[in-house]
Amino acid sequence: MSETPAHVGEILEHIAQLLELKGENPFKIRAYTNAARALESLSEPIETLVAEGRLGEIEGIGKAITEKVTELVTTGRLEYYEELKDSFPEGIFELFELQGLGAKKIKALHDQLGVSSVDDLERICKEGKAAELTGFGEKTQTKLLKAIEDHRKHAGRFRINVVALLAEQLLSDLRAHEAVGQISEGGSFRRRKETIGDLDILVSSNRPEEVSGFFIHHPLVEEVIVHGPTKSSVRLQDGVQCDLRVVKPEEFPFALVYFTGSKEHNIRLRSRALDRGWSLNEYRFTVAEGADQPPVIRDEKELYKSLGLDFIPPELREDKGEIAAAEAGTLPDLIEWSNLRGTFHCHTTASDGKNSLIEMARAAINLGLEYLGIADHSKSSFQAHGLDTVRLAEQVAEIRELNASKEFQESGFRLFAGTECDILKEGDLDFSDEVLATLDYVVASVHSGFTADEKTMTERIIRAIRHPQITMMGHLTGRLLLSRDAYPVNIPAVIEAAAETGTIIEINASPWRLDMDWRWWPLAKEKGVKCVINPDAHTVFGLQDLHYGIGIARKGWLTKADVVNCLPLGKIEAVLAAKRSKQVQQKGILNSEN
DNA sequence: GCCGTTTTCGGCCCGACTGTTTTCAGTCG
Repeated sequence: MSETPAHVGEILEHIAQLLELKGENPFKIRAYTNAARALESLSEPIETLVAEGRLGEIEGIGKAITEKVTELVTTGRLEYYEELKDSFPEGIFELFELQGLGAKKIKALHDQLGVSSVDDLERICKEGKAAELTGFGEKTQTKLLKAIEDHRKHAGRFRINVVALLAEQLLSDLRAHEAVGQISEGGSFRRRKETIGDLDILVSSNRPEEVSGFFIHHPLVEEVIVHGPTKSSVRLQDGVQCDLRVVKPEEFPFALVYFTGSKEHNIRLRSRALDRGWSLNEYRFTVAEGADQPPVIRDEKELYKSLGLDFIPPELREDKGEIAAAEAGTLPDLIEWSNLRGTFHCHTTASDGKNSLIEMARAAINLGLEYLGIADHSKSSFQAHGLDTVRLAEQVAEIRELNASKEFQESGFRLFAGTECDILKEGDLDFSDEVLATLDYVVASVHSGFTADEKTMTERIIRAIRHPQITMMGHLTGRLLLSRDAYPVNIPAVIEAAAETGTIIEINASPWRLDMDWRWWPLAKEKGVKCVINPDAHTVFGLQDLHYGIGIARKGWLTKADVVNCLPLGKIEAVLAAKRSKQVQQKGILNSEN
């Protein structure tokens, strides 16, 4: 049985939770949590690491956990875990997801009232029994019932577009308040994670109560969870939790770093501070006796500088090597919105889009883009009204006509003709080579047969990637965030194949996808694979999703040199044609040798 | 359980808020 790293990580997380219930040493518990996280970000198959005995090289994984992971990966089972699990019911894990409920309270509920699931807890609370436990009371019981309701309603995370809309409104209203000095978003939203747990907002003010009061009475607020002078939490529309912190102006840079996170990044910063004899918290440096005085810190950049580091953009603050790079002065010059010149993979009313060709083109012009690639679905995606050969030819003709039109000629804008070509069951393509050759480029995507196993799916995708007409690989894993899991696919193997063949891999910028995942881009970049940021837009508004794609590219350490659609007209054409001409050249060489 | 220019023992981030307490434990980020 094969164990994916995520699965191994999940088991380590569960071990940590069970150890907590047993009241184990908190540092031992943390060791398991840290190890789980370390495994999440592996850039090669865990089986390889186990087979080559290199698990122990990963920071946070020592002798004991190496043995356990090895047992798990090689036998598909971990005796230690099975034994631990036997002392608690299966449903206990779900209880950890309830807000306000931690290991201590779960243990009390389990030991004294036999609570072993969320359903049990709901019954116990409704019967009024939870309030009778020591350490519990009426309020706790009411809060637990509310937490259960919230948990069922919206499992806790949100797609970035949902949070972005709320953030924009709240930040702009708070910014207009006269007691507000500096203001910024923080947390995973500022780091542009693919999904967001809650929205963090940080404000500097000398009148914190006024700001907090304004905040909890904002029209977007549906419920106040906690409300203090400097820290408040509310539930917004759509169920998004939003935390506001108010600090003094001189504390703002410290607080901004602290509340942007990630937690792991912050721990590294604290340890660097300690090396200099300074203790770093969310407000200031505290200087140890005999240590040098830290410089005055006016912004984040100066804070990083004081720790011997270049400024680290929020998207990189994930403890994935950014500290070392900042120390060495080798942080990449990350791609920015203004670098984008065009994009590919957009839909029109010809397939399942909601806007016409010309409407999409004009929206792209309004965004300041020089070119737009149209990639409507191919015929096998009949649910999306995919184009057959005839309709595709008509669309290509229409695109050529528009390009020759006075409007386009004068504005210097250009449409590229493409397709989002289905990768069929065996890795065959949905159009013949002759048809594909009439297009400027081809996006290849999987839209069916998601239940195949990893080996089959990987072979299927790699076969498509090896096809000379495939320019770029669309939404590699097919995931729909918070809704549908990725189909299984060996991503390092696909990256390898893309590197060999010169196939571009897409960052699908739709907030539902954000696929290929940012964690894989450093590997792809190392292998020389180029990226294309595509909105997969089905409406003119969908083009705006490119902003999320930029965030993900930045999280993946990508620069404008790594992203092909930063190239202007005049240069992008050669990139689209490169793979085909390489094949033609190779064929030519072969022919001349014959 | 992990880790090591304080290195094989003794650390491991720490402050705000809540609720049940009467001085603090639990949870969260």
